[in-house]
Amino acid sequence: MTQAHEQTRERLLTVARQVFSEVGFQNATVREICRRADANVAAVNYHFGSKDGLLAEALNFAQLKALQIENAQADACPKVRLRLFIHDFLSMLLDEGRPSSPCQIMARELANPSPALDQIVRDALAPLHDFLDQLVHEIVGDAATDMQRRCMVSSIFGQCVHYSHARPVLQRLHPKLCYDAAEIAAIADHIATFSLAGMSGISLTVKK
Amino acid sequence: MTQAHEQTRERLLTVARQVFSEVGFQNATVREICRRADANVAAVNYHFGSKDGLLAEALNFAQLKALQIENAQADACPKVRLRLFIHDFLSMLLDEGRPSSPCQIMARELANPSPALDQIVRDALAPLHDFLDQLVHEIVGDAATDMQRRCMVSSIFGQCVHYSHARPVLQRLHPKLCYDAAEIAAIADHIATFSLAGMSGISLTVKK
Amino acid sequence: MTQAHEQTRERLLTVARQVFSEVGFQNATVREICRRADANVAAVNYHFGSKDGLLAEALNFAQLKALQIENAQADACPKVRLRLFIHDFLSMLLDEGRPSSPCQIMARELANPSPALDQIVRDALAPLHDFLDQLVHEIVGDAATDMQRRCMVSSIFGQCVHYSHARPVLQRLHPKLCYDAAEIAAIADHIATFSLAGMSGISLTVKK
Amino acid sequence: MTQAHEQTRERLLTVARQVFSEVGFQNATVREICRRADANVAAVNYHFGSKDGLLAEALNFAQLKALQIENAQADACPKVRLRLFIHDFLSMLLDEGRPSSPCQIMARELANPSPALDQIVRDALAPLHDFLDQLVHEIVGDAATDMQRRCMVSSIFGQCVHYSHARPVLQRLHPKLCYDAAEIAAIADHIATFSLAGMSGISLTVKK
DNA sequence: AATGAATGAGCCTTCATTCAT
DNA sequence: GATGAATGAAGGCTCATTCAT
Repeated sequence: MTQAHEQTRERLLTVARQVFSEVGFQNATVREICRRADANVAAVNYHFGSKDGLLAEALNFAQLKALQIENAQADACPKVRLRLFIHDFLSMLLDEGRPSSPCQIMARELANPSPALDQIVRDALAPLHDFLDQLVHEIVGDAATDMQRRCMVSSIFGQCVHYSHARPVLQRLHPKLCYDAAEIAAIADHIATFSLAGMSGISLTVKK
Repeated sequence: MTQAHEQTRERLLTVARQVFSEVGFQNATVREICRRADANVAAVNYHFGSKDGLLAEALNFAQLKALQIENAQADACPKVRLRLFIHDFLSMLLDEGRPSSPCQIMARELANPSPALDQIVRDALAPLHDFLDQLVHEIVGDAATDMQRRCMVSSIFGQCVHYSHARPVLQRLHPKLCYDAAEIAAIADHIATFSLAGMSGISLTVKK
Repeated sequence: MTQAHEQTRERLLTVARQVFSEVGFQNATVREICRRADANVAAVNYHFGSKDGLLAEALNFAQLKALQIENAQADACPKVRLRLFIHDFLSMLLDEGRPSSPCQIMARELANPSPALDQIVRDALAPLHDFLDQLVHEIVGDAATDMQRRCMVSSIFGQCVHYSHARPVLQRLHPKLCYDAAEIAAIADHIATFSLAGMSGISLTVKK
Repeated sequence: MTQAHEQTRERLLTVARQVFSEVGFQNATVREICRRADANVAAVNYHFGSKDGLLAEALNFAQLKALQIENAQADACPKVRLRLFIHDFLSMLLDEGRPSSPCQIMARELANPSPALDQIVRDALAPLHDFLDQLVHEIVGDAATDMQRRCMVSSIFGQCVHYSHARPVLQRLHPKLCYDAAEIAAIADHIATFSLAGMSGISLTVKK
C-alpha cells in the first residue's frame, strides 16, 4: 500500500528533523529515530539508503526560500525588509514551537563538517548569502565594496546563528533565558538595530 | 626520567588540541590521538584518566585570561581596547599557525554540550562575557540597560565565533579565503567598526 | 522467522550456562560464548542487553522450585522427603549430563558477590532455605530453636554445595572420582544419613 | 639495603593476603596491592615474578599445619580433639580480626580453579584431609569403610568452608549476622555436635 | 637494586548496515 | 515491499607486564 509507505516516510522525516535538532546528526541514532517514528530499524536504510541519505532528505529549505522570495517582494523599504527578515529567520532558528525547522539542523551542522555540508551550502547558505548581499546592497548602495558587504552579511548572519549555537551556553549564563515569541522579537530587534547602525557606520567611514 | 614522561604528556596534549579542533571531541578517537602522538593506545588513560580528562587538560585558557588582563591594563581608550581585543581574540580563534588554541576547541564545543561544557563556561565564557560587558559599559556608559549590554556582548562575541564556526562554509563560498594575518586583521577591523557603530546606534536610540 | 530468533537465543542461553558453570561469570567472555553459540559478538547485547542481562536470564530456577513443590506434596514421611530432596538437589548440582543447571552457576556465584547475587538470593536461596527449614521443622519438631534449625539447614545445604564447589579439588585428591548417577546416589545417601543422625543428635542434646 | 627489600616484600605479602581475602584473586589488581603496600607498581613482578607468584607466596599454610600437629599431640580424646579442631579451623576461616589467614584465600580459590589450586591441594588440602581422615578413624574405628570416612571428612570440611563461602549470602539472609568470637564458637559447637552424631549414625548403620 | 613510564592484548558495548524471509 | 534478526567494525577503557634508567 503506497499510502502507508508514504506515511512512514514522512513520519521518519519529521522525527529525524526533531532528533537531529535536539542532539545533532552524529549523536542521533537510527534506532532512536525509527523507534520514535514507530518504524522498523531498517526503515531508514530502506527509505533513504543510509543515515546520510535521511539527513539529505530532512534538509528541506523550501520555507527558507519562500521567506526570501516573500521578503524580496514585500512592499517596504530595504531597512524594514532587513528587520523583518532577521525576525523571520530567527524564528526559524530559535522557536521551539516550530516543527524543528531544517534551519536548526543547518545551524548545528554549520560548524561540524557534516556529510551534508556541500548540499547545505548549495541549497541554503549560498542563496541566503546572495539574498542578504542584495539586501545590504540596497541599503548601503555602492558606498561599500564587495568585500565589505560580504563582511556585513557575515556579521548579520553570524549574530543570528550565534543565538542558536550558543543556546546551551547562554542558558547556563542566564538561566532565565527562554526563547518565546517576545524574547525572539526582542533579540531580532536588537540585531536589526545593531546591524543597521553598524552598516551605516561602515558606509560613513568609507565615504571619508 | 621524568622528562620523557612530561614530553609524552605534552605531545598528547598538543596532538589532542589539534584533533579536537579538526574534528570535534566526539569524532576524535583516542586511538588516532595516540597514533599521531606516537604513543600507546593506553597512554591517554594513563596520563589523563580518560578521554574526558584529556579534554579537560587540553582546555587551558591561560592565554585567553592573560589577554583580558593585559587589555584591561592597556593605556588606551575603551573603544581602542575593544578594537585590540577583537583582533587578539580572532587571532586565537582563526590563526592556523597557532598550536590549535584551546579557544578553537571551545568554539567547536560551544553548541555541542560536551562533557566539558560546564568547565568551559566557568573557566572561559563567563569571565569573557563579564570582561566584554565591562568594556561595553565603559564605551556606552549608562545609556544602555543591562539587557541591552548583554545583547551587545553577544553580537560582538557571536560575530567573532562565527568566523571560526563557519570556516568550512566560508571556504566553500569564497574559495580564495585564507586566514592569514592580514585577512584576520581586516576581519577584526570590520567587526570592531561595525560593532562600535552598532553600539552607538543603540545608545542613541535609547536616549530618544 | 521468529523461530531462528528463538533458536539463537536458546543456543546462547545454553552455552552461557555451560561457560558460566565452567569458569564463572567473571572469567567468562562474551566473545567465547558467542563463538561457541555460533553467533555474532553483538548477539549477547542484542538479545539480552548486556552480559549481566544474559546472566539474569540464564538463572532460571523453575526446576529448583518445581523440585520443592513436588517434594512438599510427596506422600512420604519428612525424613524420606529430605532424603529424596538431597538426592534431587545433588543431581542438579553435579550431574554432568544435565544441561548445566542454573544451580551449578548459583553454586559458583555463591561466594563471589556477582551482579546477580541479590537476584539469586531472592529467587533461589531464600525460598530454598525456607523450604529446608520447614522440612527440618517437621523432622525435629519444636525440640530445636530457630537458630538451631537455621544451623542444621546450613549444614545440609553446605554439604551439598561443597561437592559442587570442591569438585576440582576432589578430583585431584581422588582421580577416579566421576559424578555418575551411582556416585551421586551414594553421596546423597551419605549426606542424608549423616544429616538425619546429626539433627537427631542435636535434638537429643537439647532435650537434656 | 636488604632490610628495606625484605620489608617491602613482607608488606606486599601482608597486603596481598588482605586483598585476596577481600575480593578474591581474580578481582584483585596488582596496582591496588602495590598502592596499599606503599610500593612501586612493578614491585610485585620484581619480588614475585608475577601476580601468580605473589599468590603462591601468600599462601603460607604454616599456621594450619601447626594446628594439626598441636591437635594430634593434644592430651584429649578424639571426639574432643575434633571439636577443638573445628573451632580452631573455623576461626582461621571466619575471624575478621585475624591478619587475613591464607585459609580464607584458600576457601575463596577452592571453587575457582585458580592457577595455584595444585599448590593449595598439595600443601594444604591433601594433608588436611589426611589429618581429618585419621581423626575420624580414631573416632569411628574400623566400623566405616575408607569411602565412608572420606565422605565424613567431606561433610565436616564442607560444613566449615560453607560458612566462609556463603558469607555474602548468609549476611543477606540474616542481616544481623556477625562473625565475632562468640558466634564462631556457637557455629563450631553446632558443626561438631552435628558431625559427631552424624558419624555415629553412619557407624551404627554400618554395623547392622 | 628498584623504579615508573609505557605497553598491547583483551574486555564489554554501541551502531549503522545488511540480508534472508 | 517491508521486516527484524544478525553482523562486524570500531569505540573507550582496564590490567598485568615490560624495560630503560
